[in-house]
Amino acid sequence: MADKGKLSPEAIRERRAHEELNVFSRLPAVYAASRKQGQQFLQRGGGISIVEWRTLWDLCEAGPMTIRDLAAIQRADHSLLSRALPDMRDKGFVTMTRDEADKRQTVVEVTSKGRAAYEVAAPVMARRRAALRESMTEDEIRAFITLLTKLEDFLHTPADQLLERETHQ
Amino acid sequence: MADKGKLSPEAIRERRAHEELNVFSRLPAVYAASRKQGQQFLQRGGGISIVEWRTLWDLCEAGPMTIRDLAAIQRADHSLLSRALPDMRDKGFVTMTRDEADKRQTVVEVTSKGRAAYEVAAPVMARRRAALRESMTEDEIRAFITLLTKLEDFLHTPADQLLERETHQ
DNA sequence: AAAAATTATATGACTTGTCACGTATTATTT
DNA sequence: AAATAATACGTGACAAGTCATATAATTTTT
Repeated sequence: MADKGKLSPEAIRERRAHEELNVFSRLPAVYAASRKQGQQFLQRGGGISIVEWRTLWDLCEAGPMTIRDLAAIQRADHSLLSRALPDMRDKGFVTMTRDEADKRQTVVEVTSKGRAAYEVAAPVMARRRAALRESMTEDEIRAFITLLTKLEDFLHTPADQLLERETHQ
Repeated sequence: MADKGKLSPEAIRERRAHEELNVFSRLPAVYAASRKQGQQFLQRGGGISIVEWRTLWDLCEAGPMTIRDLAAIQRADHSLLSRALPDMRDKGFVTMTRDEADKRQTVVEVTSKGRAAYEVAAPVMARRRAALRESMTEDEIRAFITLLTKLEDFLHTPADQLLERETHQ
């Protein structure tokens, strides 16, 4: 333990090295770096936001869908889409239509303007994915996805279940 | 392409499966799940926030340090710490003292109250890390960290550099 | 037919991240 | 000694995530 009131560069360096190996400590920065780089790419591909990009991509690839569908594909809370879509409609990128058969649902569809915005961003973002494949092999990416899925499953385990497990051991 | 205005469950399913293999698409949800689970654990370990937990852990393990030090260990922007620390001081968890030798710097130190809060949360969070090791082997975690570091390096590459590289190919 | 339960979306509020900028201080250069 | 550059931190503003709640609509149960 460092002396009271005294900085210890050695202890700080050790702490840093220790946290390098802590998955939970590493995720926030990796996610933030991904977001930042994604935003940089999109700035050069029409200036749309990451949520706008994801949504236009989903709609152009898979056709009209509900807010729930978008949330499921994007693995996000529906409120994120609920909030983003009216602005996208105001920008002329999408239409939002109440489903006649089930008035609880809103069907979101891309417009020609939205498709145009997608076409500007798509090659830039494709370049990003290609660049990742130049940096990491297909096997590495596949291994990473496998481990990421395993981690995600673990992270979806409620804290109580994990804490209770120890109690019973 | 789906018929205009028509939902296509098949296309949506395919889209979902496709994005399962996209690293950039997967990260936000994994990070959000990690944060959520971390908050759940902390709720059962004294009720402190994730940033508070990280900071108390850093200070208890490595002793007093500057805001820059904390930011470096946590791989976060200094403003995140700059914002969190006054509240932690107000809660009595830390002291913030201007460095006599360099008045630009603030030295942050844990108090006995902060250490007590750390002692409540620490075993709960240790349990979380142990639970991860029950879920993933040491080799898997090590492999994941290695790939995460590789990905992080890639993500720190500016977009211009990656876009320019293609231009010159 | 009516009541209860479930589902879909919108919105309030919050957390956690960042970038940009300003101020104060120290270090370096002239 | 003075000017310039660099560094540390505080703050404004914003993006992207979530949880909780309310309202409306549909489905299920009684």
